[in-house]
Amino acid sequence: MIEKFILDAVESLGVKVDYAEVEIPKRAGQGDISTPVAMSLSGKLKTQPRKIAEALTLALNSRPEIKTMFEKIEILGPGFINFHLKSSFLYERLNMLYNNREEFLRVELGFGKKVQVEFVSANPTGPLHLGHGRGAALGAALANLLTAAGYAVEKEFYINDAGRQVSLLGKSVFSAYHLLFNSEKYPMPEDGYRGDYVEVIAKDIAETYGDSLLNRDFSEVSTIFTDYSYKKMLKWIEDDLSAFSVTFDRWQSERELFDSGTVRGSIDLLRQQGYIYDEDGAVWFRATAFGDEKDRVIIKSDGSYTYFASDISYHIRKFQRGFDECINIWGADHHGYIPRVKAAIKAAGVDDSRLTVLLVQMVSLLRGGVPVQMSKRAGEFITLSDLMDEIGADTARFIFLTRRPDSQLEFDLDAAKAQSAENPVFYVQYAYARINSIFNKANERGIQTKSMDINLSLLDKPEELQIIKKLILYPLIFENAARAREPHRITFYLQELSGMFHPYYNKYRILSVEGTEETTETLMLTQARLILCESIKTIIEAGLKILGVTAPERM
RNA sequence: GCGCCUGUAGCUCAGUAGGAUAGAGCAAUUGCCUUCUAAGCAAUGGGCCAGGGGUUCGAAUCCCUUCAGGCGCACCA
Repeated sequence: MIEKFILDAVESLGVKVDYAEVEIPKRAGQGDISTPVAMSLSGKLKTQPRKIAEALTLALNSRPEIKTMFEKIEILGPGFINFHLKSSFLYERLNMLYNNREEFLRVELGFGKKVQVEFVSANPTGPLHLGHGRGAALGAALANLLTAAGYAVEKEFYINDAGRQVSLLGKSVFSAYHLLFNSEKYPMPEDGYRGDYVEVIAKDIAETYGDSLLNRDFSEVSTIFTDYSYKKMLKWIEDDLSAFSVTFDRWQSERELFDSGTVRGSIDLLRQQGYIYDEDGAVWFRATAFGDEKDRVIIKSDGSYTYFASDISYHIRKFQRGFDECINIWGADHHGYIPRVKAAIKAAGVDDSRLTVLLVQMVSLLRGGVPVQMSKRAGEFITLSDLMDEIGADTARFIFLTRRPDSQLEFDLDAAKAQSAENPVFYVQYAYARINSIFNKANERGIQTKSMDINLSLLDKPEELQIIKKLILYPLIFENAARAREPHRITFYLQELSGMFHPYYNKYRILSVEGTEETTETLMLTQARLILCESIKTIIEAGLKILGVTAPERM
């Protein structure tokens, strides 16, 4: 809004710019909002920044809206234009937040555009690890964020249930099954899956079938072992995710893509376009035509498909299903895969800017200051489920969302546990619970805030004005987070807001001291402060909901 | 060797499309509970933003380069 005013003012000087920088100054005395446009313009206009700033201020002051919003506009330093908000404007916004929160919280960026967020998509061959947890936290938060910003979002999990990996799981379970009966006829494959869960599945099968499958060849019983195992695994994955408050709208099976002929269809499509050729007994996709560094095999010389074959088809189909934009969340170790997938959709005539791949970097663990070695082969690793048992889902989720996805995350288990009393997530939740508790007290005393004529201008303490400013900033933070696809901005905002509430709570009383005489004056102040608290609660609740962290009524 | 990501306080990390004097939490020290939840508050210390060049009114942020760490470079997924 303010940006538009500035742009208009700039235009009145006869220059056009694409956007005006608007910032929140860090220091007191520099206003509530500021812009450095005068400085960036000085080169173009060949005029001193201060002169430009003066001209802009003049233009701005001539608008009536400016007069109602701002106390004053001043020029400071080399040419910063600083805006000081009128407190009446603050009260007006606060009133809107309190009385019409939907309207206040509404941010319309998506206009119903269809977006798919595909995330986790872990192979159903083992439990979810911490990297998956990070991806899950990000994906779910991003989906919440975009939904709240007006996009039609679908969350999808892609199941790699075809191919070598699930078959290898089946073989590993087959081997474990033999061991249960002290048979060594079927040793564990070289690169097989170890770990307790393989045994657990084997026992399941042994319960159903007894030893009747012992003297069979794997090829005869592969369906039993492979299918049962990965489905069981998938169930566990779903349970873990659900314990982590992560749900999906759709689970897309890779097998289904093969069985329904979708994969074949996509390959035919690309063949017609001339991007498929045969060489050395294999079938290749001409990825180099679209910027990838080499062409890629999609059908191996032994006739089997590569993972990439179904992936091509999967991604092409996403866009055929009508999504305007698709967001994939991948582990950073897959980054080399991006050019070929983008190449595939480009070959199908889809603008590749409609596919966004967000990479989450690796998660490493620290216990007692020492890195925890994780070896999948030896079956030694801390799973997402272990982590939740150890530090709780909320804490895990909050910590994942307190880091930028593209920085490596070092998870110090001792710190996360030892900190548990002073954990950032509790700090925010505590603010929420505290406010709730105030309202319980207020109810006991029969204090109402529903009457319409509450005088918000009683909120005139510096702390109160600061909190109101922070509150009315939320839609902007939210919008920027959605635009940048960075939920972690919400996390930081919530910590800052809570960091304003707790000191305020400590310094001032919301309710008057019990036993003192209640006058009209004290009652009105109490009511005004209750409205402030209610508004803080609303914003914390909205923010935590985006993050997928619970907002406890009591702690 | 090539490509991608990262390097900010003792530790874990923010830093909003280049802006004003660099931010938070943890850890450390000292205070504050007969009053709305002490999972809280107040106060103190802590920095050549990895190094070096450049771009400009202005750089943690953009470009080049060096160093360090991580991850990729299959007819594996």
